[in-house]
Parts: sequence; C-alpha cells; structure tokens
Amino acid sequence: MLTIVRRFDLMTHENLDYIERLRTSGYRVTPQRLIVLDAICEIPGHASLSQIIERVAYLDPSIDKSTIYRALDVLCEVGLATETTIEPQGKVYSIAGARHHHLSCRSCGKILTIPDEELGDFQRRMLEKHGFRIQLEHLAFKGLCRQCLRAG
Amino acid sequence: MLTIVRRFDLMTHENLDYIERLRTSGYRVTPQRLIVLDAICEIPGHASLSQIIERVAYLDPSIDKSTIYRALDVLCEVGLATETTIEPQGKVYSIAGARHHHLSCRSCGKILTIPDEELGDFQRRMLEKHGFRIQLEHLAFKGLCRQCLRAG
DNA sequence: CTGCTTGCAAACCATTTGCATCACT
DNA sequence: AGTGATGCAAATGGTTTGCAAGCAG
Repeated sequence: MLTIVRRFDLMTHENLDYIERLRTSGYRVTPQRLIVLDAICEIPGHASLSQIIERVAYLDPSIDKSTIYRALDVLCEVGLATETTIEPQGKVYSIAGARHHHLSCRSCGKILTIPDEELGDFQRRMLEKHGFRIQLEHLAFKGLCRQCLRAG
Repeated sequence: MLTIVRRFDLMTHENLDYIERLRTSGYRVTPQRLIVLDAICEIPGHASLSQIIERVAYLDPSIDKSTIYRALDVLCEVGLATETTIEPQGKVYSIAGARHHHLSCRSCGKILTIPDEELGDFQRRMLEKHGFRIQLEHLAFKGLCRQCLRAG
C-alpha cells in the first residue's frame, strides 16, 4: 500500500495523529481506512457520500462499498472526520480540526468554537434559497453558554 | 369527507386559500391531500415524515403511503407546506406562511423574508451541539441581496 | 496466533413507479 | 366525459448485516 501517495500527510501536523487516534480507540489501522481518509482530503470542501464512494473506487476499485460505510463510521467515531447533513447533497464529510468560528457568551465572556461547516450550512442555504450572501466576517454570534443558561 | 373536522380551517385566513392554491396550480383538491395537510397542522412544531405517516394512518387508514409522499410533494410544490431536512429527524414539514425573519441588504436596504425554520435549524443545532443559545431577537442579518451581489 | 476487518452476497427498508381504477371538475 | 389522482403491488436503490476468509497487531 505504500505505493499510494498519502495525501493526508500533506495536511497540518494536527491531523497526523491518525494512526494514534485509531489505535488508542481500539481500532486497527487498515489501508482501506486510510484510503477513505485520503478521499475525504482530496475532495475540496465538503465531501459528499457519493463523491467519497466514487473517489475511493478510483483510488482502489477493490474496496467494497460496505467497507467505505464502515470506515466512515469509524473515522467519525474517533474524531478524524465529521459528518453533517446538508441539502441537497445529503450526508457530507470533512476532516475534523480545520477552520472554525466562535460563539461568545454575553454573560461570562466564554468563547466557544464551532466547526466551519456548521456556519457554512446556514450561509449556503441563504445563498441558495434567497440569493442573499450573509456577511459573517465581522458578525459576532452573541448568546448564552450552557452554564450561564442554567444559572438563569 | 365533510364529516372530518378540517383542523386546517382553524388556522389564520392567510392559509385558507388552499383550495385556490391547488386549483390555480393545476392540481385537484382531494380528501387525501387535505388530510395530509391536516396531519401537518396537528403536529406541533416541525412534522417529521414518520409522524405525518403515522398521523395520516390514524385519520384515515385507507390512504396509501405512496399517496402521502405524492401529496407532500404537491403541497410543497404549491407552497402550502415547506420541507426542511434537520438531524436527527430527517425530513420535516410545516405549514408555510407562519413566522418569518428578515435579511437586510447593506447596499440597497432591501429586506428579504425567510421562514422561521431556516433560522430555527441553525439556532437549534447550536443549542443541541454546543448547549449555546444564540440570541437572534435583536440580531440583524446583514449582507448583500442577489441584485447587489451581481452589481458587484 | 488472535480476533478485528474485509469482500461478498443477501437482507433491509424507505421511497418511487407502473398501471388499472376511481373521482374531481 | 375526460383526465388527473389513488391504491396496490412491484421495482428501486442506498445502506446495513451475516459470514467465512484475510490481515493487523
């Protein structure tokens, strides 16, 4: 399997612990799982299920579709990938630990981090449905965090 | 069919044009379609597909599942209902024309209207995933509308 | 070696479609 | 009366599962 270029290795060092991540979670590191990871990395933006299946088939046609489904479950399970459902694509996957945004609490000032796709979904939907580009660059999402919510 | 109480009639007069809506779009007004509409109305909040199927089966067991799918398509088509996909419920439906929010264009000042569920999804997801309640009451969504976007 | 993983094939199940019949207009 | 809509049954297609063989550790 070493003949295949591991594109994933080109990503930031944050993600290079994939072997560790799998092992410490009790999963084995298999070529199939790494190829699925590669596929997600190679697809720009969100990788839809069908794109991943297509890409994996290209990288290694001998990998069964059921293996892809199982691999995606495992990758999400160990936190190497994240799954989101957006329309009209359906389930999409992306490598965890990329861009992110913040939610700041009015009450205690705590700052929470949310993955990019959670915001992107909303932005994208507004653009698709209403042709309206929401400018989030300087928009702060204010609100109340869990603790302050409980505190009333 | 007049023996069945049309719960839908209890809604605001805005929605009472459902017969008109269907007819002008070239669709017929059938008891099955009205019962599906009833079902959506009777389910509080978003009505999931399974809830609708269950409710319709209760209201009239003789209605086939395929008819429900087809009715939902038609109702969304003519704008009487809206379909959204949210996790983990999957597709959910609601009666169109209820609460809404606005998007205001920085450039021309135009104000667009978006249905409540499009915002609710985002708010709900932040609450579910991060325990964070975004306060949108006084938050203006600024951006650029379609025309101004094109104008550059 | 041990048992987690895989490929294969069959099972599943929600959704869609074809068609003869039915009923809205 | 004419044609769109329905119920039924069969087809579809994406996802899951059972299992023997295959590898990672």
